[in-house]
Amino acid sequence: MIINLELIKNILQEKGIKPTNIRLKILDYLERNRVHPSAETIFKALKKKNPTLSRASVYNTLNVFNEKGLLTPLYINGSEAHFDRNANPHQHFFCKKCEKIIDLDIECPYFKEGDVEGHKITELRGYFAGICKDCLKKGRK
Amino acid sequence: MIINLELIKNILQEKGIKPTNIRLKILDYLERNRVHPSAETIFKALKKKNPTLSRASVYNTLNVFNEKGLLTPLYINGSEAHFDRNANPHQHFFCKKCEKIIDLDIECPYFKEGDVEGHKITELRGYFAGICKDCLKKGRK
DNA sequence: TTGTCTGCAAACGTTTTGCACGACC
DNA sequence: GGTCGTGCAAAACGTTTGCAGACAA
Repeated sequence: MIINLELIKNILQEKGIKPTNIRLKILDYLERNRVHPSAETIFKALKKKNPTLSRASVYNTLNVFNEKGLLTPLYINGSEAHFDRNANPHQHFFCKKCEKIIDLDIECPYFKEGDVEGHKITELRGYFAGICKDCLKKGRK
Repeated sequence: MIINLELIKNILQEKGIKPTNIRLKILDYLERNRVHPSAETIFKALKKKNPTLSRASVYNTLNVFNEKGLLTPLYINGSEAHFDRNANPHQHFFCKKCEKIIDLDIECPYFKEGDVEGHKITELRGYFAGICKDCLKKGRK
């Protein structure tokens, strides 16, 4: 138990989100499992200890978190959304082989806000793609 | 009629795709309408002149085109895919207000292939986001 | 008590699938 | 005649919604 519930509770209250039971559990899960889980993954994991939990509540909660800026949904390959608890700014890497999404702790070295062709650009949303460390290793064998 | 059917046919044959009627129509549509249409948009547009056309065929065709590298599906906001006929390399801009996807005719000025944290990076997939020209104009009024 | 949150089920939008028919070498 | 493409319907998948009951302030 590295992260305690009081801390999680504070995060929610700072954002003006009522710290209900399942919201605490979901945020706690996101804090512990920074692997960009999908809604289904979160649901299955928490369902074990909370048998009455419903998918709808997971989706509702994730939507609330998104609206309040606690997370960013990643739409990487068109199937389900993956949820990134965005504490520190970081980049994402998508392995084209195993389809894992991996955090890269690099600053985005290139992006500047500005105007291009008359449009006001405020964000670069994107990710790197390639072959991850593990898949490279397997390929060499 | 700027683009003629012979040209379209050649593109398909070069990629080893049998140039059937609806494949020609769909590629022709993509060539003419470079606004990243969704499958549904393509379906509705072509349905008018081809009443027997089915959604399944549109999806099938788009999948074939994707596999053969004729287009790139864009998953920008988690709803439907938008299809980008990738002729010239270019970047995309997503307007957070009107949700249009706009082509930017700029080279991607920053990306280099390479290794980061052990992963082999071969691609940057992403897009810029902000407020587009038109929405800026409206906002000023 | 009032409002908000939860769980269930049903609905939704997008995409895929199974199967039969048809076209083309 | 066999392969491949098409159309239809049904199913699959991820997600949202409506509603009723439960909970918390």
